[in-house]
Formats: sequence, structure tokens, C-alpha cells
Amino acid sequence: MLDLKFVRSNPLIVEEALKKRGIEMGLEEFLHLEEKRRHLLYQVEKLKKQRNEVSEKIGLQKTAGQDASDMIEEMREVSREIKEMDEEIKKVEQKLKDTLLHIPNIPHQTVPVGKGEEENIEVRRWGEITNFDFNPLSHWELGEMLDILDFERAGKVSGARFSFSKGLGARLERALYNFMLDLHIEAGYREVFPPFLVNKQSMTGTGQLPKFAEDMFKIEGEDYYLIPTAEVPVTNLYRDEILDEGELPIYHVAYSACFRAEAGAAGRDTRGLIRQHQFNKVELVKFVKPAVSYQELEGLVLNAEKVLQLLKLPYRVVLLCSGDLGFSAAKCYDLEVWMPSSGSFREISSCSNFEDYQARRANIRYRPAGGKGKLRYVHTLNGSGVAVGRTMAAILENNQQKDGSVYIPEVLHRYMGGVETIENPFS
RNA sequence: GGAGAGAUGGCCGAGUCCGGUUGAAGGCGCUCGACUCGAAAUCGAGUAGACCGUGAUGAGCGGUCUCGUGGGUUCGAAUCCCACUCUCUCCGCCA
Repeated sequence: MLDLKFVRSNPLIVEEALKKRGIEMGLEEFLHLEEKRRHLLYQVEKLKKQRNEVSEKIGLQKTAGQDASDMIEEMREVSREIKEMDEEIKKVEQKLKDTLLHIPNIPHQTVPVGKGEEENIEVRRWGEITNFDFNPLSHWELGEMLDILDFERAGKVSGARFSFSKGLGARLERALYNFMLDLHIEAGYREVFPPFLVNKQSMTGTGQLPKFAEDMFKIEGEDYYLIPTAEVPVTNLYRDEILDEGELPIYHVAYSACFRAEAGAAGRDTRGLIRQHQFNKVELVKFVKPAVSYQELEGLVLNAEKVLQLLKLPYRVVLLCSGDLGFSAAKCYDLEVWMPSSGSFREISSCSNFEDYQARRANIRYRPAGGKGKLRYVHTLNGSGVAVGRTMAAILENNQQKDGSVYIPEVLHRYMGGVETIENPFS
């Protein structure tokens, strides 16, 4: 959420930023309401001051044994007025807050202005696009042939967009997130294992709610939502807390299953592991001081890239343009891995700096060293390090061989009990 | 799920029965100063946040609100009443 005072004093900047995201939104009504709020507040506070003063006098008179019924009578009326105004103010504040919660973050100056995906900017590439001297299969074809993925039975047991991984497939998946966790722990991230269900306030803290309710699963009759990413529980770890400057930066890495309704994705990526209702992901989350958040973002991207480099998967780094930028993010890089079945790069990680946008929603602040000075909001960042299901798909497709077998990247061998290849039983 | 106890400032902890200089005693921690070659110990001072107004979107000053959350009673609520949330103890159930 943006700072109310900032919006109030810089409405043109905010409107301009919204325009860059392709949102036409006038703030006139908002500003009007805000003015009303301040006016009412001023009036009611004057009355409250009067009430406080007179009530103190009443107390003094009463303890002195004198009558104060005329003052009490007078204050009864004042209190009634205060009550009415308080109710009015509450309504106005609620409206203002609702609006604020629906305003996305302001893109950073370094974010290119653009309408959508097509206008993202490729920053760099790593590795060679895989070439085959045979007709390569898709990962779902490979997975079924090798009996390590089962989409059909998952359809029976759960429904569309679910899968079983089996045998060496299940082991590969486990190897992948263990490898990722170990790698990031070594890079200085502290491992946390989060709850997969969180409450509404946490979802609001990171920005999924109130605007994107249809994107996620909710437990009926309970205040529990299935997390769409570990970003939600891990960022909310420090919600409503005041950290010491000395504790910053805080780096966390978390494995979690992720759950997404994919409501708007009907007909897209219906086959395979690319777009599932449930998938595994290792997530990186940072809490840092504002001055260093952009250099921390670059570092975060490198941490995510390292995963793909060690797995020897070709990828590129893309800087998202304003129109493709996530709601809460100020700047975001996507990592896109080469996917032979589609002959294109597909998103496998998304690394964002949210500046103080989430911190303000979730009320995460820090106390500058020395104990003096005002509290400040931290900057939060997160990025996939990386999406496990898509990584598995990428390995299957990029590492397939003519006989249908798939070789396992070397760094995973020790996680696979020495298995180096998933053999094709039919060859 | 049943029974009971509790939730106060960065932390611990009084106050709640009997509503009125209690934004809140005391302690710890932290900051600054004194002492010291330096440190410890000791002594002194300071030490919540949000919002509104003023001011330069600073310091300062004035004000309002906040003692788990929300509502109620009252001229006035940490203190009384109601609902909810969470924590702890015991019992039951359970991976």
C-alpha cells in the first residue's frame, strides 16, 4: 500500500504511475474524501479535548463533594455528538483504506514503460539453446513413458491440473528442492518451513488480497487460504513487528507447496507440469534497509540464476515492463528457462523488489541503530529459487536422449543416491 | 472437543475487586553523560507508536487515540458488561 500522505501530496505522480501500468484511475474522489477525513478529525478532536477537560473538572468537584450535574448534562450532549462523528470518520477511513489497498505499487524509474509481455527487455542469456538430432518429446510424454509422472490418475484422484510424480520422478523432485535449499543456505539464507495455510490478514499483507481473491483457494467456513507461494507466510513472519537495524538484512529460504486456482488460465498450458493447481517451489525472501534494496535485488537474481547454471539449463533474464509488473512490485526480473516442447523461454522464477509497499501493508518496521530516530519501514524482496515443477519439466525436456532416457544433472547425483540417468524401460 | 487461568510499553511485571492528575509504579534492556588509561561496577539523565494541526513533507510545540480485538455502559474505562481471537495448564482425541 502506498503512503496516504504521499498520495495526498503527490496525486499526479501516482496517477502517472498507474497510467504506466495501463490503469486509468482518477484520484479526485479519493482526495476529496481525504480532505473530509481531516476536517472531521479536526472537529471531533476539538470536542474530545473539551470533554477531557470538563470530565477532569467533574472528577475534581465530585471528590470535593460538590455537585456537577450541570456539567454532566452538558457533556452528555457533547459525547453524543462525538459518537456520531466518530462513526462518520470510521466510514470515511474505511473507504480510503479500501481504495489504497487497490492501488498497485509505483514502478521504479529503471522499469521500462510498456503494455505487456512483448515489451519486456531481455537483460542477458546463459547457456546454449538445446539442439537435438532427433525429434524431442515433451516432458509429459517423457514422464508418462518413463512412468515417473502420472497425470491421468491425478485427474481421477483430484482433477485437472494435478499430477503424481512417481519412482525416480518423485525422487528427482525431492532431489531438486533439497539441492536448491542447500545451495541457498550456503549463500546465507536461513531456512524456514512455513505453514501452507494462512489467514486473510497475511494475504492482505503481501498484496494477494483484497484484489486477487479469485486466484486462490480458500478453506470453506474458515479464515484459511492455501498459500499461492511461500512469499506470503515468510514475508508475514515479521508482520506488526519492529526489527532492530542490526538484524537487517534478513534472508530466508523456504520450501513450500503452492496452490493456485488458475481461474483466468482456462485452456492455457493444459498439459504437463507448467501450470498446475499445486506445485513445489523454493522461495527466497529478503528484509533489507531501503538504501540497499536495489542492490539486494540484483543479488537475489544472481542467487536464483545460480540454480539454473548448476543444473546446466539454458535461460535468459528478463526485466519486466510496467504493464507486466506484478501488483505489489516496484521492479521485477523474470528468469525464463528454455523449454524445447514449446520452443520458447518459460518463466521459472520471478524476483521482485516491493520496496516498502508490502512492509506498509504488513506493518514491518525497523528501529534505526542507536535507539533514536523514527521507525522506518523495511524493504521486502522475494524471488523463486526456483519453481521445482517447471525445473523438472525443463530437465526432462532438455536432458532427454535419443533412446528416451534422461540424464540427471551432475549436482543432483548425490541427492539421487548415485542415479545418473532415468532409463527408458522400452528401449 | 470439555474444564480452568491469562493477554498491560523493546522485555519482565504492578495496577483491574472499590471507574476520576495512570500513557501507565518498579525492574531489566537500550542511549547519552559522569567516574576510569580502558572496561566492569556505581551514579545521573533520557527511552512507545499512529494520526491531526502548526512548521519547510525537518526539529520543536499543541491536540486526539492506543493497556489482545471489536462493541456496550458512563460526564469520564487498563479498571464494569458482552462477543471474538490468541496463549498457558489439566482431561479427551490424534499423525
